[in-house]
Parts: sequence; C-alpha cells; structure tokens
Amino acid sequence: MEEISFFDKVYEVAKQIPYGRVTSYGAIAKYLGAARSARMVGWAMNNSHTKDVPAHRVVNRAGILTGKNHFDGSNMMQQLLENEGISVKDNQVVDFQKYFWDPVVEL
DNA sequence: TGCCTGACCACAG
DNA sequence: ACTGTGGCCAGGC
Repeated sequence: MEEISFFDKVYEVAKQIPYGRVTSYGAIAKYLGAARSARMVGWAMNNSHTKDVPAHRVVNRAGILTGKNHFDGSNMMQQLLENEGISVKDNQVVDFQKYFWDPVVEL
C-alpha cells in the first residue's frame, strides 16, 4: 500500500534528476498533481540532506538559486551546478530553459 | 494545543 | 501586462 506522502514523492522525483540537468519546485509539484504545493517541495528539501537528493539541481521557476542559502557555503550550490557544466550568473542558471528537466515530460 | 512560518507557484484584480 | 494575495503540507515554538 502506497502510504507515501506528497513529501516522500518529492524525494523520489528529485533523485531521478539526471546529471547536468535542473528542474523547478513547481515542476515536481505539478508532476505529483499539486502545482500549488510547490512550497512543500522546497520544504521537503530541508530534509533532503538526510536523503540522497541533489537539492542543488532544484531551483525556482525563474532558474534562480533560491535555496542556496540553505547549503553549507554561500555559493556552494552554484559550485555544484558549475561542476556539472551548468553556468550560473548572479544566483541564476544561464540557459535555464535549455537545462530544464521536466519530470512531467521525462517521466 | 494552536498559530505561524517556509528553498514557491498559480490565479485574480 | 504587472502586482498582490492565497494556498498547498508539514514542522517548529
């Protein structure tokens, strides 16, 4: 029985984010059937450190690293993205649309 | 126990 | 076309 909460589903999707790709909170929320629950996706990321979830690949709808403040360092999130070949400028992903990974389409 | 906050997005005015 | 507010679920005080 799938006693999986919306919370847990977020991790399942986030873990499936391919290398060198990024997605948005809303995209995950919408895939789960709750486009308005985007806030929960972000809140789930708070426990992402206890999971194997690449929270650094998850940004907001505008491609801005809104959650970078929750990482260890100040620009650690940016470092991780650049390490995957994703350019980040002023806390914003360059060519976000190009690297955007939509779970609704990919999954 | 109850109210408020929180890594956002969609809808309405 | 833009700005403002509501809403979703869960956790913290």
